[in-house]
Amino acid sequence: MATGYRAIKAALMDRLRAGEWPAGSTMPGEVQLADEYGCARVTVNRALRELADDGIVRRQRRRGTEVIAGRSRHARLTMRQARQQIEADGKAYRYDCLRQRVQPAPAAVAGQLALSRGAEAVEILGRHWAGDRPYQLEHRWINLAAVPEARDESFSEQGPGEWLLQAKPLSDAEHVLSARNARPREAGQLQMVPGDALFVIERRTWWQGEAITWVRLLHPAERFRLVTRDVM
Amino acid sequence: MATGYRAIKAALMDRLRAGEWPAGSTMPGEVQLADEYGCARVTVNRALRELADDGIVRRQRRRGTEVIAGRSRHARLTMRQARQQIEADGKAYRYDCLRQRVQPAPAAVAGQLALSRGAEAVEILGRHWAGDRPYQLEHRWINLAAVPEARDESFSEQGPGEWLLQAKPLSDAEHVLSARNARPREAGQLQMVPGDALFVIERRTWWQGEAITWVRLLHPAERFRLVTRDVM
DNA sequence: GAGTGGTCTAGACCACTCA
DNA sequence: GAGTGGTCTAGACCACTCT
Repeated sequence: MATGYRAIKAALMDRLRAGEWPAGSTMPGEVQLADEYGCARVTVNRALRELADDGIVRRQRRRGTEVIAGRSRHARLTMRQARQQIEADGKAYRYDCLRQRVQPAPAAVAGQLALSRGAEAVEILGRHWAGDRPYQLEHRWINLAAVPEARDESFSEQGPGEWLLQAKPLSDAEHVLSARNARPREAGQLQMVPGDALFVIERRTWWQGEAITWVRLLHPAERFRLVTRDVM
Repeated sequence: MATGYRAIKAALMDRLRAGEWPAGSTMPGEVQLADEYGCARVTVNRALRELADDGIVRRQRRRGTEVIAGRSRHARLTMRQARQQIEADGKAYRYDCLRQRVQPAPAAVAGQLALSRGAEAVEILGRHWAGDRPYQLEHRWINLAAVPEARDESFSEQGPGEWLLQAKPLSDAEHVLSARNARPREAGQLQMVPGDALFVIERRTWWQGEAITWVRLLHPAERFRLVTRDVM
């Protein structure tokens, strides 16, 4: 008889794969499974909780454990600070600031950050270098209502990402990954050919419901990729 | 006094953010924290385990709980099957197969799947439609040594992804996200302009150390993005 | 050998949602 | 009201790694 939550999780996965509980159906309750495997209910609970974390089943009180149709694949991305990524690759890191100013946020930015009309924000356009090649173009807006210290901070030497990470806590983040062709100005700033593909990461972060910052990171696609390695 | 593993996890996060335990240092042991919060050790254990799952700390028997330096940002991506994604968007899903054949794997593919020289694999080129527009071009190789049933399976109606998901378990997956410009043939197959940006997802999956499949998914970047929403 | 985290058990109470 | 999952407790043993 299998013991241990890992063994029980594996056994349940096998039975799921064997089709014993088809997608959409409800699995037996924790008490019954614990009885079946001869273990405590908490042990089954942990196995099932991990299956739920993995996106294989959905659990609700009283409703039971439902098998999710067409299991989705999860991947855990790690996005490091540009400096860390570049130095880990054994290249010299450098940052330069192309623009920094305080102004009312344009409508598109105000929408992203949920700012009221005319609210001021810091706009920063910076560039991260890996050795002698541009690695990333960073276009950032910081909500001055949430981070008033940013008004008098200079981002000509240090990137705003590093500063924010130590200056402000954050509770929530949203990432949007996409791609598009480089516009002429961007291509020039990144030393690439206009029209070549860019890998785009946009990130919004919040602290307790208040938007902190919105940033768009442009990477020449030829020199950039994100890799994950997941154990299922 | 805070009770419940959620409250304790939040309290620990606050203390971490306040700098009580700097990056690289070791946090107090479970026994001490349980004493401090007046709860059972298991409750602290669960809070710390989740912090480890979130990538905030690293835990090892005997060594204790270490605060990870330079907190990286984690994002949990959910990549759904094409059919589910498209149907969730309220569009009609359709699949067509452009090529299916069994042949010795080319060197590049054999390298990805760790196949021996001359080993056979199934090659499938398929296309997923969202309504009347191509959504994704799928180029897949399946290791016949690991999945011999794939030799006689027809992928003209059902995509190989859906079939594999129910036919084989998987233990590990690797994703590579990148972007590039569309080549003329790809652009034709995806009804886009050659040179326009593609969002590329490559995935390799294993079952207990044996490579199952390698697939490259090409999306017209204009109509594709990945979104994550994470609570830190 | 000792101290740490990893896990299991048995029992208990609570929260939610159904009939 | 009843049945489900969510969580807590107290105690126990094990596995690993340090000294």
